[in-house]
Amino acid sequence: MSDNLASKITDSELEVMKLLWHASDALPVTEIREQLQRSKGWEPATIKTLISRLVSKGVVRQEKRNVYYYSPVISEKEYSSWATKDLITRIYNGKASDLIASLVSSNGLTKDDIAELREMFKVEE
Amino acid sequence: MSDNLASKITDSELEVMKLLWHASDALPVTEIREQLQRSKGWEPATIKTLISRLVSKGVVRQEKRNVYYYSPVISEKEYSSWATKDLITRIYNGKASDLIASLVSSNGLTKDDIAELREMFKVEE
DNA sequence: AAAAGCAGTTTACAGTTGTAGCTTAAGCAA
DNA sequence: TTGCTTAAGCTACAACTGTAAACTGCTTTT
Repeated sequence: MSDNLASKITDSELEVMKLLWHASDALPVTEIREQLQRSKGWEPATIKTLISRLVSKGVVRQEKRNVYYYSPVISEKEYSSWATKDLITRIYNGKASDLIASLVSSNGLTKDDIAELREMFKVEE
Repeated sequence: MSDNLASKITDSELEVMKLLWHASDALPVTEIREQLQRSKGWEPATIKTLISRLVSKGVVRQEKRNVYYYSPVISEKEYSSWATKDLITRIYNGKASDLIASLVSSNGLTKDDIAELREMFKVEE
């Protein structure tokens, strides 16, 4: 995913992306609207603006059926790993382990997190 | 660190913060300017604007001597752990271990990182 | 067919950010 | 002291963001 695409997903737009990511299929504006209106209290116009911007940015695709259906061009995984690497670049001098060290030292990890991580980094074989 | 402070440090401003964080003491504008002019190619006016904004935001303190000296109010560690938690909240549903899992699965970790992490999460005692 | 409703498009508007110039006042050099 | 240099403060301005209204044309209802 190029820097040009992901870097431009703003906070509000991200809410729309999340919805699309969690949908199993392309969604018409009606459904997007219904959910975001409830969860975010946004006006229909606002939601339409956000969708349009995402389409211009190339991260959401629209297909014309009776009415437009929208689906994400980039996956949630792609986006989040991009965002994570971006954070590491910007504030941890590119060292991923510094990020994790920071999490550890700032108590950013729950007991469960730590248990999972022990599992994850257990020396296997 | 309140949300109001850290969330408002922008990318450009962050460059100024980094400089102040790495300085052992408060710095006069001249020194800040000299370094950022070289490393970033920014005009003096730009640098002054960024410093002023950081002061308004309360993340940089100024003390009047002959001339103003600037120093960070929040530490780099505070900031980076805040930014990390913010990322986890925004895109990993609050689960720190999901962030790390994402790093692992997207090959965001070098061999060295992994070695360090094994060490870090080794079951001790 | 006339009216109503709504998808899609265009326009709006204030706040933030990146980037920088202009003005004013004070210290230093001549 | 008289002007030059520059710190500090104020102003600028376009792009991006959050938020939304207005308009336009098609579909559906009466």
